[in-house]
Amino acid sequence: MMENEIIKYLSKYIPITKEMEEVINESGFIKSFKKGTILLEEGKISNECFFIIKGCIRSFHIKDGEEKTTDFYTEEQAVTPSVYGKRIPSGSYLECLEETITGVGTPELETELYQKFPQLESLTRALVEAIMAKQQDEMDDFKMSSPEERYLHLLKTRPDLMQRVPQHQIASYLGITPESLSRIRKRMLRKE
Amino acid sequence: MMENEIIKYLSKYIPITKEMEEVINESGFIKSFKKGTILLEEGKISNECFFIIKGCIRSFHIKDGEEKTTDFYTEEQAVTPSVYGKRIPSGSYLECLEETITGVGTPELETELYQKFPQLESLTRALVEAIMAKQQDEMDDFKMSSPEERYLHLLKTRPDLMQRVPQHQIASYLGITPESLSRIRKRMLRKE
DNA sequence: TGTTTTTCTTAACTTAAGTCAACGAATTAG
DNA sequence: CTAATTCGTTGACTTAAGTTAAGAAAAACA
Repeated sequence: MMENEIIKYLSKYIPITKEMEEVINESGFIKSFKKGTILLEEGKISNECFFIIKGCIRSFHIKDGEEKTTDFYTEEQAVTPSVYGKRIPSGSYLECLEETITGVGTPELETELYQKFPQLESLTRALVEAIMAKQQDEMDDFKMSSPEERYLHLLKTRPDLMQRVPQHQIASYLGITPESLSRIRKRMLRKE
Repeated sequence: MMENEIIKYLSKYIPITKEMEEVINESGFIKSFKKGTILLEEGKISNECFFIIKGCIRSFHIKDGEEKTTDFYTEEQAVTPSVYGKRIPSGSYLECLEETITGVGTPELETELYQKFPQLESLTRALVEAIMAKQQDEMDDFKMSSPEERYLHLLKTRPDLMQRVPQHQIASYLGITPESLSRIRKRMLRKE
């Protein structure tokens, strides 16, 4: 049932055979975390990646004593720290903003799966390529936009976030201060 | 000789067998473009990706009639448009800023290679995962930095760019106007 | 070589974001 | 349920970026 969410997600990117489905269902283990749980800390080694079935995870850095939010992940999104599976300590944090249910992956599990079912490599490659293309587009958009445009874009593409995430974390995510976001919102009300 | 640059690059990410080396050498074809060549235009379908052996490629969008530079690629970097191999028209341009020599890849070539040598999938997967992790870090850095910090970061990480690329394209890449970049440079001189 | 075009800088002015401080509103915790 | 904390907004002021315009320097071109 819950595992099928993962299959549903994967099949968006590539056709899934019955065989693959079985393997994934048997191997992927599900974990639940309560609100506020820190899944990864600065300085720690990252040996887990997550697939969100239900809930919300925030990634942030601490710079000059300030939390800088860099991403929000919600249902059907994969959360892979950039140092996942490497011997490099993490530069960022992962925090559950809500009660969150995830599929959890480890390098060992991955290795095992790839050995058993080499076809999975194609799937993952296609998947990762697709995610990367999307990330590239988002990066370009971010670079080309003003804070106000970025806010409007977020409203359109992820309206749910505005309801479930504190405003000051949204501001940080947009690269501005909470005060600036407040003013942008006020400015927009006056014009419409 | 030139092909070996590609092997050299790939071997940074994963061990390369003799067999793979042969395949790559035989199949990868090399093309040379003169300065100013447009490799991809907005609205066109992208069926080529590039590996730069020598030279420099810029990717940009046109927004409100203005060129917005989103990336510079130089020696030993792979240039893969986000719509490469898809039926979606490109939203961006690719331009050679110098005489540029590249290895050129196509979806057909890729398919052929993966069929002949399934092991190549592992390599590509590892490669793409590594590139994605790097991109993620860059994205986070960009989000967390002020224009001035982004400029300092660029000076440290890619000092060569400052010599080979026009200043106003650098400014656009940093998300600011050429005038602002001028002022940042002046400000920095006064303080040091 | 001399000329055109592009590139970079400067200045004056406008606009928006950062900062500091304060104050209710909402949320959390005991 | 109340106290304490966190959160969002507002105002006054500072700082930096956008805009417009002009001119000098450098590069491309013919």
